[in-house]
Amino acid sequence: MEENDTRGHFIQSIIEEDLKNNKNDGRVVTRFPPEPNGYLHIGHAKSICLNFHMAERFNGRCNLRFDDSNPEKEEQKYIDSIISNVEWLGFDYNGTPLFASDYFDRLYEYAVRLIEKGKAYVCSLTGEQIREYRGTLTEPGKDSPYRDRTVEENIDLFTRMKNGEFGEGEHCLRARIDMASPNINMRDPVIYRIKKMPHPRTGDKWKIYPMYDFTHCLSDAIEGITHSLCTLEFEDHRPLYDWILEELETECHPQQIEFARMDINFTVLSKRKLKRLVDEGHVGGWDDPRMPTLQAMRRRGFTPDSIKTFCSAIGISKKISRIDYGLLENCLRNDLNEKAPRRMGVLNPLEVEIENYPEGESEELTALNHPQKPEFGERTVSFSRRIYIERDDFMEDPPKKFFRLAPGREVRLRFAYFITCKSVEKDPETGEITKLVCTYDPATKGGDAPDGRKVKGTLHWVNAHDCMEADVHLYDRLFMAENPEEKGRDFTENLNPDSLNVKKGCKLEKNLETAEPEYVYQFERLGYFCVDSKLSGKQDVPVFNRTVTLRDSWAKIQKKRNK
RNA sequence: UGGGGCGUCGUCAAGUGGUAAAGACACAGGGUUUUGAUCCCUGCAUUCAGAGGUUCGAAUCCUCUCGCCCCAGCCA
Repeated sequence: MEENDTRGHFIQSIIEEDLKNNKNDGRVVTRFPPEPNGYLHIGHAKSICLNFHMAERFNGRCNLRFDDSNPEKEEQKYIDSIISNVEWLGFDYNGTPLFASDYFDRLYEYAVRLIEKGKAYVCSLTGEQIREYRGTLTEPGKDSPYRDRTVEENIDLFTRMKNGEFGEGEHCLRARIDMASPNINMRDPVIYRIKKMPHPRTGDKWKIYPMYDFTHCLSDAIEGITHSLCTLEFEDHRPLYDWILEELETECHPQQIEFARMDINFTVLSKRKLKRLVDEGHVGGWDDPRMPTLQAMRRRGFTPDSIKTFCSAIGISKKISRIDYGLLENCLRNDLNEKAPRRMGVLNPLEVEIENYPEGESEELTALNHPQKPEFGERTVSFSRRIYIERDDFMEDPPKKFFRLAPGREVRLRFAYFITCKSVEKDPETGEITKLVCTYDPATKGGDAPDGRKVKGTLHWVNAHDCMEADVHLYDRLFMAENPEEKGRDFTENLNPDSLNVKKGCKLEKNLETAEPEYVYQFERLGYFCVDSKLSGKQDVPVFNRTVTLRDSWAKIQKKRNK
């Protein structure tokens, strides 16, 4: 990991070069600037990790600053959620979150200064006219008839805009740059608009609000940001970013650097599409464990470390990328394999009666909490005449490479005994297997045979007399197509109908009764699971989420055979 | 057809003129194993979108071509 880190990416190289040249007196200050108009997803995590890691690596700092200049879309609940996500990931944003709205007074002063310099004017064209005057991608725009208003007139109008004397859309403040610029962002962009709407933080103090291009660069400058990292679509805005700071001669002039945002296959990562999934009821909400939002991933059992590792594994570049969902899973499994204590649970129970085990008796067996880590300690699991095993672990007529239980075969019950299947009981109506009758070898207690005989398979199991009932939610990828929007189809047409599979009547070892929400266990041979934090205590039986499966080479073999 | 970007293995991604083009994931094979998990080996780009050129030497420099992405909100 560390070695991977030292290799670095182009942004890191730029910062290192700046440091070498003592560009900002050796300071590195970055920021993560979300607009509180939605919930954060894994795509945002890439930006969060980048900004915080660069600050961390170079002994700088990283601010969490809300870009809250459009009260029409922003809400307190998003602010709260974003703060909690960043904290969950474990990043330190200097104690307190910052807000662009805290700078509204200074931003206003800057706007006035721009007017005084003759570099901004109040335009009274309608929205539609502004669009017409802007020209097109291939044709230059033309000057607004209001472009040459006097400074006095502009100041008067702008003041009255601020005082709420005009209606929305009647006037706006524009930077006076170049209507013929090949870069449309430079064609006298609007920098202030009238919006008679209360703001979540400034209430009804303001009737005018600054636009992104004006707010962002100045907020960066005010905070002394050295490297302003953003996504590729803002590349065209950089000349405007620089123009504003130059005209206003700010003490600090951060360097904007753009990188590519990511996509992940089999899912979608845009607020708009995610919102549709919620609004149209395809998922249970923004925190549905199938969603790629941070709150959903947390609920599902993802660890902050797995997300951070993922973000550094995908790298930073300017190439549009579609990352394998498998990579995310790999990072998750790697982390969970280290951290998750082992338990046993049976999802599709099949009863096994051990006919030579004394009726009415039971015993406690010792089980390791982690096969490679003795420091995880041990626990006891109880064993008796009746147990449950996984239905998939038995086949009446097994194929060649099936190592599990079958008539006449002997297997090991993990941490318990060798058992041999003697007979199979079936429902006479349906033919469904209802019970297996087996014998056990008392000499194999703990799982080793004193005579040295080997068995090929080891099965997980639970004591039928002493286990807990639970519902388990199994998740699969949300979409069936790598690119949910492929072939020009609406992405909702590619939804995976089996992305949620609710298993009722699962049997788990009793030790799981004390499991805390979001604390992930490995159910041996099955995968990683945690108690659902939202449903916890709201149903008669606990609900476990399957965070991710284990790698399953048996499933792979089967898949191949079926092809 | 204007402007701004991007093109290195199936997917990400190092590489910034000098002998053999990192690494990760995926994939394939083998070993260990009381999880068909983990772990450990091995293999996996004579080639860097394509074509020319400069050079003793190019993925790296030059020219042209092709492909893909972004921009015409009083959104961010």
